[in-house]
Amino acid sequence: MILVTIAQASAITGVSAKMIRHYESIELIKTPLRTENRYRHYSEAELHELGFIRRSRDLGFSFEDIRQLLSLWRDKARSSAEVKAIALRHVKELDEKAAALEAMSRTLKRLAATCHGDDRPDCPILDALNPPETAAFQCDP
Amino acid sequence: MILVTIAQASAITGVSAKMIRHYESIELIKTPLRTENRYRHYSEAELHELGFIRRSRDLGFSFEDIRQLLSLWRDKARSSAEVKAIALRHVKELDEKAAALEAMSRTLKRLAATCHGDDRPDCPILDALNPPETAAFQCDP
DNA sequence: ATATGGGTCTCCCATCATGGGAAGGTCAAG
DNA sequence: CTTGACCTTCCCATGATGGGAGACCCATAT
Repeated sequence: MILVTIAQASAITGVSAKMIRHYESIELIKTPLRTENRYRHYSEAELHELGFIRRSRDLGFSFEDIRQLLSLWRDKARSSAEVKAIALRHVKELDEKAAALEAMSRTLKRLAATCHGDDRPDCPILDALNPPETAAFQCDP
Repeated sequence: MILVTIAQASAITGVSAKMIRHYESIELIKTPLRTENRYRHYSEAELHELGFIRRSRDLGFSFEDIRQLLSLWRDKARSSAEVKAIALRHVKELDEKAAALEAMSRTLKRLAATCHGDDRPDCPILDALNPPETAAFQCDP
């Protein structure tokens, strides 16, 4: 059985030692072996779990998603449909977030395109941020 | 001078009362008039600032950006170039974030496309999350 | 007058993923 | 035996937002 310290595990998996301890505290991974000096030591299987988590994070999965993915991964009798469902749900979230960011970007690009960008103070960007809409509350007689 | 309570200001500007107080605490806006019972009361100008902040948030600007935008907005001698620079820098950030999300989405879509999504356990998504790369640490003699 | 319901105040805590840093224990090499 | 590089736990911070407690304040209905 190969056992490595937390710094080595970090170097191997690309997960910071800080985060490895954190994953343990939120019970995403089990507490590893501790030597009598309380140092953590990780087995190859645990390194694989850490690598799994890092790649899942790279794909933007939340810890809750990862918790489920890990559980499916460990379960040899899983159905691939469950994994796919999680993945596709996440794809939907990613697409929605990307679309929201792009909508903001488009709006701003459009505003910036009509802004002189010189020494003069008038600016369509500021105008857009301050439409007279707020005046709606003004008492109409 | 029209003065409204914090709940009314919230309804008018679309900023929650919680957030209005928060903006005050981080000195994004000045402390409004307080009546002797310590209730906050907002003038029309302050409502416009709150609306300005909300629209800036809608476009994804950070509080630090908004701090600068507000200051430029108040400054009648501003140059539109400064506003435009902030906007374009933000556009770049938005585009980068969107591209990152899309890259994740693309990867996941590709993986999901090759996953049966049935009762069988084998799943290319899980395989991708667990490549044997981690084995790099295994002692070679 | 008083009870009731609703608005407001401040203060603390939670989120999500991550990192910084302090204070102290452990170990190997010089 | 010192030095430096690890390791431990614990607390705090980020950014934007919300929840909730406990204590006021006020207007309207009884």
